[in-house]
Amino acid sequence: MIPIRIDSAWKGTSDCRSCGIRDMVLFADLNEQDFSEMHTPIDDLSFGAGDVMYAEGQSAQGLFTLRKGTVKLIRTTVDGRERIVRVLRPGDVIGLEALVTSRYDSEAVAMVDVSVCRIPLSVINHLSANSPRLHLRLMQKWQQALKDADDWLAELNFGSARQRVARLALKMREPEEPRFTAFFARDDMGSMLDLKLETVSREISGLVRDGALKACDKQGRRYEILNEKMLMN
Amino acid sequence: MIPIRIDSAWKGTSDCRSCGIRDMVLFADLNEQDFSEMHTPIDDLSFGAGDVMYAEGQSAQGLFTLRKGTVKLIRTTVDGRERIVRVLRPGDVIGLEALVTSRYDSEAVAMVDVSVCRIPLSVINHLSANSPRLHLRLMQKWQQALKDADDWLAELNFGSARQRVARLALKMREPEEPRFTAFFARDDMGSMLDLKLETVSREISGLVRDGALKACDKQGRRYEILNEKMLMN
DNA sequence: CGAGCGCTTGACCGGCGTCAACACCCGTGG
DNA sequence: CCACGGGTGTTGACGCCGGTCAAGCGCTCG
Repeated sequence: MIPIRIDSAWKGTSDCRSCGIRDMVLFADLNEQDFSEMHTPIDDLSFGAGDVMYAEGQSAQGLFTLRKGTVKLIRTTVDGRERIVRVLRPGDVIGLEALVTSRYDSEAVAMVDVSVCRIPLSVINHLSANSPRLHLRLMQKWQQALKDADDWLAELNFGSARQRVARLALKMREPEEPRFTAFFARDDMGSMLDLKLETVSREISGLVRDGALKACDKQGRRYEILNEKMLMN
Repeated sequence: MIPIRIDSAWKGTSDCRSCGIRDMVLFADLNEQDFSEMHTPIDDLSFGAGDVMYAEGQSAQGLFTLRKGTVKLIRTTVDGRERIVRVLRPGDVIGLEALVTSRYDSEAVAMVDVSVCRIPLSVINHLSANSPRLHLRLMQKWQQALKDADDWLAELNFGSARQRVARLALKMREPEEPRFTAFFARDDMGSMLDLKLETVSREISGLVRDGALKACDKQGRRYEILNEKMLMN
């Protein structure tokens, strides 16, 4: 059993007013008065690939906004197997549930090098009671998280192995370059799709053989989508 | 294709102050002033088994609190198959997402005769901006919904057919009589567990044969749990 | 009492899991 | 610079679990 490491590098204190992705995040609509009521600093942090941001059940001091990279949320089942319940991308909030329970419901692990800002619970709790603007944004983030969870179940955990891999390929297209799609380690993909890593590998090879995908690198992480129709069934 | 029916019976207007399950619901903490600010009536409605409460994508005027019965939330996949993404029980809120998008993300169908109260969006929107008490309750309902969704994925859609059926049996225990568990139509159970109805039937028969369950009725809807350990693996 | 629906059970088959060998990439150290 | 070793991805052989198709049974309700 690998011990859980809580590694992070402090990168300074955020000035949210000049945040590059502010229009996507919780604080998008805050005004100068709102900012002046924050009495605890927002820290910028970074994590390396594989670092555990927090563990399932751990008590929480804050939540995170993902600025760069991808993060997986993992539940461990009673019989000890790991299930990836969602993958978060820039703009998503990590650990929303901490607002209500002050604990994290799942484990969060950086899939690549990521940068996040950590918002103390006290800041959110104070502002959400006083700022209808933040209240609205919070509701939007909850709604998005719930929709993502339901989509994950309905799209990715249904149908044949081929269909699952194909839909994951469509779901993981790069936002700025939709011709390309970003895959993960094969056992991570298996844990997302409820398949064994060998089956994932076989289905990817099958899609390449059939001309739906083309490998861009030798590590099997980036593929070009040649035939979108074929992936949509 | 069976046409979608939107059937409901109006059962009068609610007085939330005297609601029997008020401590479980959104309005638990409201005070007299909050109630006085509601300018649209809360209606009591009932639906029969199989009735569609709303359709996926339909525009929403309100959300519902489930008072009695069980409701399934259904997503239809691109290839036309239906997936039950969650089952709601008394105290749960139905259609929370409407608060943000004014549309329902999934289809809601009564599994038995249910009674609900319908809360107009305008009431929630007005109060949530002005009442920190409702704000807190709302967040709790969002958190619960998201946790339920993740649990559903991690517990019920993982492992062998036997394990899935066993975990559903544990999940669907009657709150007041945990010795008993409530099952559903076999194809509904299949759609929850991503199994075919024949497989569900076989695994239930297997659990009965092995002495873990005992049928209480002849329709296969209610079983007694004889050996809890056997269901937990 | 009969029709129809839902549950159960059986036989068979295919897709996916299991186990294993191998290829390839990459970092390390000689 | 190359040899080595570990980690990860790929591919093959084989067996089993669960899907498919079909028949039969037992409710329930007309």
